[in-house]
Amino acid sequence: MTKKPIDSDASGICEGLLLKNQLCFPLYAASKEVVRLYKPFLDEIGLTYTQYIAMMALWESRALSVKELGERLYLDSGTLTPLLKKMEAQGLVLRKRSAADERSVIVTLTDQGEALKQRAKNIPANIGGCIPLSRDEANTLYDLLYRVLKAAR
Amino acid sequence: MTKKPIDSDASGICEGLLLKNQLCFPLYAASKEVVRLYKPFLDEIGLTYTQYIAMMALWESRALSVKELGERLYLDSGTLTPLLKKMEAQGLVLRKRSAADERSVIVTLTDQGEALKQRAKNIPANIGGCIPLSRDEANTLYDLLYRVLKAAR
DNA sequence: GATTATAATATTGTTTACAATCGAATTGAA
DNA sequence: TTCAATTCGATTGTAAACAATATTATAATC
Repeated sequence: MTKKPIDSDASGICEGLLLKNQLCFPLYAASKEVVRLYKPFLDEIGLTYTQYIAMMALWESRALSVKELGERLYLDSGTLTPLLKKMEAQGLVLRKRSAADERSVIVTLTDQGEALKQRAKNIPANIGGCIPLSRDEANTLYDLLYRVLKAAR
Repeated sequence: MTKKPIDSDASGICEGLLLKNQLCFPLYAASKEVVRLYKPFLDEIGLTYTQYIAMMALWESRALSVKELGERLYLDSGTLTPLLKKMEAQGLVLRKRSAADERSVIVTLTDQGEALKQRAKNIPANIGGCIPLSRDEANTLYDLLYRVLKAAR
């Protein structure tokens, strides 16, 4: 008997390569679509999605270095530096070299940045209303996503 | 009694705005990290992640219009047109105006594009090995992601 | 058939995102 | 201490991603 591997010819169906069999694809697509859901709400307060998650980190911890922000948001300085410069130009944050370590830049909220929190307060609930998952399902999804995230890191 | 809404002051903690309470954030971060997992494998065959999912759609359906491709991948012409032009320059696909309807552009695989499937064949299994979820968990995640995706659309 | 509306791509402009590299500051080791 | 290694951020270059608009082709309406 000749060895005949499955899918050995280039034109054959290969189950593993069907889009509908990928876990990565709904992850990628759902991420983009959910970010799009935020857009009308974020437009109202003048933030992009990436700026919004940066603001959330800062609302929680008034001062963070670029490095700490990058660790929390899974973003590097190539993304954060121009992002934070724009936010500084908008008057939301201040960037200042640390006195203790001149290599690091400390990002802090301005009063205006702090105040924006009030206008953002209802966004999570508004988005939640667009996503038809029960609390249990949302928790399950949350846990599975964090497991994937930590494994992929 | 005076009405006293929770989190009414700008500096107070607002549970809803904590990064760790967002479902969108692990979705966004996990998506990026998983795409990053693909990079070493995709580098070997000269594709980006977006090109890879476009190729998967084409491996499955030899010819697709830009519109159909966009519907399957959740991408618009502003993303696809330059992407497909690059893939055409690489010799992976052909773009041709439809004879039946001159408005639409039909994308087809070249022999080289078809042949690339062989070299991509093991990527899904390799990635699967990096994601520590049981089959049941992966299925659960898959279903929840598709529900979010379809609701957000 | 002329006019209007709609549909499918393409283009433009803006914002992310990240790899790779650089420069300056700090740390470590000899 | 002095030189090497590391760290942090900024910069550069490339590739998405998408809104808004433009362009051309088809469909619909009169």
